[in-house]
Amino acid sequence: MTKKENILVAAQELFAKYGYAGTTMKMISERAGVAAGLVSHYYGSKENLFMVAGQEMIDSMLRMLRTRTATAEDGKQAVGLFVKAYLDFTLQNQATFPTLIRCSPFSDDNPDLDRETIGEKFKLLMEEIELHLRRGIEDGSIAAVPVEETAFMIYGCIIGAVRTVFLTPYDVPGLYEEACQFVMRSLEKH
Amino acid sequence: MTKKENILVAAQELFAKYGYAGTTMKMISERAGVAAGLVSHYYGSKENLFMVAGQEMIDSMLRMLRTRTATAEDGKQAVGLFVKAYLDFTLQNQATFPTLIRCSPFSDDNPDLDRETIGEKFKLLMEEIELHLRRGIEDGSIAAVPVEETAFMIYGCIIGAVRTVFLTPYDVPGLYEEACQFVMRSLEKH
Amino acid sequence: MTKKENILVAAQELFAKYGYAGTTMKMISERAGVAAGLVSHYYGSKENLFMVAGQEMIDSMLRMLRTRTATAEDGKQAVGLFVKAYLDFTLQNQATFPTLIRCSPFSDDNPDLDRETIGEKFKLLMEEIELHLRRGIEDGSIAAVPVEETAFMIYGCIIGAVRTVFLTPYDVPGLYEEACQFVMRSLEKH
Amino acid sequence: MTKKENILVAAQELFAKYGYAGTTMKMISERAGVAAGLVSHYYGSKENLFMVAGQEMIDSMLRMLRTRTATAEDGKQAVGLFVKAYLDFTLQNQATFPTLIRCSPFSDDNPDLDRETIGEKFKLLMEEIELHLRRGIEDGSIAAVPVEETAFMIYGCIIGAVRTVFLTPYDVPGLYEEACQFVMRSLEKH
DNA sequence: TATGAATGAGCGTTCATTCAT
DNA sequence: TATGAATGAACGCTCATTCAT
Repeated sequence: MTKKENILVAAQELFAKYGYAGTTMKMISERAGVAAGLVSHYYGSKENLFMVAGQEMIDSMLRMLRTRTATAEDGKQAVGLFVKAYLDFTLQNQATFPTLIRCSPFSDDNPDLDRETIGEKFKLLMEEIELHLRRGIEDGSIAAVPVEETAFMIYGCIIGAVRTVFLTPYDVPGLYEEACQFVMRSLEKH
Repeated sequence: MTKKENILVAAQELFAKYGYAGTTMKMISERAGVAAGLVSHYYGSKENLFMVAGQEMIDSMLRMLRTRTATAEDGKQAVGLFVKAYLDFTLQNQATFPTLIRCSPFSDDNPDLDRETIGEKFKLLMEEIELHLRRGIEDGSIAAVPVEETAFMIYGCIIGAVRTVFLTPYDVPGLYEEACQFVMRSLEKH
Repeated sequence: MTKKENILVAAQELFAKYGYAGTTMKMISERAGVAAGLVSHYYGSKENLFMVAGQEMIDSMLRMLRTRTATAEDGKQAVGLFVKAYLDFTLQNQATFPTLIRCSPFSDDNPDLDRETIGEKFKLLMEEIELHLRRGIEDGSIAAVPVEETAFMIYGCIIGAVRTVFLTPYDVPGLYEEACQFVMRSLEKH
Repeated sequence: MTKKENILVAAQELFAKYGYAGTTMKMISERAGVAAGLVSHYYGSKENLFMVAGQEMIDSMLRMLRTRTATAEDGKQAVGLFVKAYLDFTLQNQATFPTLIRCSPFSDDNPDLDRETIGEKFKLLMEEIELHLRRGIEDGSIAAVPVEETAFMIYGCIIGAVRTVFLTPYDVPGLYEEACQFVMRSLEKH
């Protein structure tokens, strides 16, 4: 790994653990094993590094989500696969995923940060869900729900489950399982 | 209003708008129209002021939620009233509600803050939902769902909707309406 | 005791324990059981209170020293009684004596404080020793030592012993006893 | 001189002149000709800088004292050389020596400071005196005095003389000379 | 005499960023 | 590419003192 990559990984881990304000450029340079000045040299500012760290994560997550939902046989199954894949991703990247939480437009961390670029990426996420919903409504596997609002609600469910697991002190084993079924139940036809 | 109360309201508004790190004691004292030292004098530290600001909000919200759900005729209706009342509260306190978001155990703002006391209050919230769910399962208005996990999922839905409205740049009119129905659908019997 | 006296005693105890900078007006008012403003009201400023606290102590010490040395039969015995009485006084006022240490011109606590008035009082102390020395040289009980310098050295010995006992972590039982004899030996004729 | 050394010297001079509380980090950075943040950067905290400043001084004093007493022909002469060398050191470092006074365990400056490390160094000083005393008692040049207590008294005499010269407004020419003789007289056999 | 709310200057410290090497 | 010494603005907080009551 190059020093530049070392810095990015160190940043993803530290922002995940200590938040934006709680992470200093010095902490990042130390964990990356480089001089203090190099972090600014490569990434310009702390804010920019934070955003690059988040973008890199959302990009690889989007790729994975598209792969995992490609095999779905109908819209409902696609939604199910999406939710499952998303939750899996958080568990496979436990040490760094909270950085994406803090970077997302749903974060309450630092309202001053310019989340525009990353906000567009999250919009793609939502549109992915909408795609699956429309397919499901057409192929009859999903009830006739309002597409945009329901996409937001599905993503909202994911947010709620992920935050419970990653941020709160509450221990709710089986929450991820139930999250999948909760979403599925809300799409069912009667 | 006393100066002490002025400070608390100013804090609730500023923490809501700029986050914990983005709000300075000086900003609070200026908005409250008092000398800088008085904020520390009354509330000890910035962290403590933040927690008091959050506690005051969760307390009044809990009172309101209990009143609003008291008239429910069955468990399902109680859950519906709960969600509706919660969302109404956020709209009636638009300028200050994000402080509660940042104070909650679901916040990603500052992982170092001691949210224990306020965490207990949020636990009560969850238990309130569980109560309604159990009632609904007993009286037959709600399907046989796992109580604890579903309570977390319902609160997770609320979190997702509230964060979308208060924190993201996305404009999704009718999201709150859909949130209620989304939750209701997931509780339906088949 | 009046509130004014309460304040003085509280000040003497707290300055003794925490030093000048380490003692706040609030601490004094709390220990005295009075409102914060009353301390300034009676004693003007913190510095002045500190000086008054010291003066009150040195006055009562001077009175005691004169009484205790009045019965001496010769100069040497007077010096011995002086040293003994001084050391006794420190032990009888353990909780407050360090305030006198910090107030004295030999203190290293705060070089900005105006110790003029209290400095005069300490000069009287030295002159008291000189008196006994002159008497001893005349009556033959003491060697022909230089009076002023020796007076300072005798007081210096007292300072050294008192500081060892009150300020350092060293435990030297019998130091006060030895201090008396050390001084006596240095005055002996050969 | 490096900026780091500049800071240490500036600190030694300012702590000497204004005491611990009376010296601010800003004063130190200004006298050293560096930015405010650099002082904390190199020395961590004000307290730590104070201790490092004192340690550096006591270390160089200890080295000098051992050199100067090495040539003594008997125990009594060694004690004499020790006292003389100590007093000389204070005069050769007039601008900085009071920092050592304030740093020592005999200081009344700030009872909260952790003087443990420097206290150990001062213990070595006392043990040095004890060494010379034992030698003197064995070789017959010194009377049979209690070693530990007498060592403390000798150091106490030094403290008294040094404080008179450095801290009080009193002018006693010849005090250092007399201090040497005062100590010597108290060790004499009869 | 007595209160305690209120002030505001000044403190030690942190940290993103710059820049000569 | 890489270093790390150096900057300086901004922070949270303390506390002697004032003053209306």
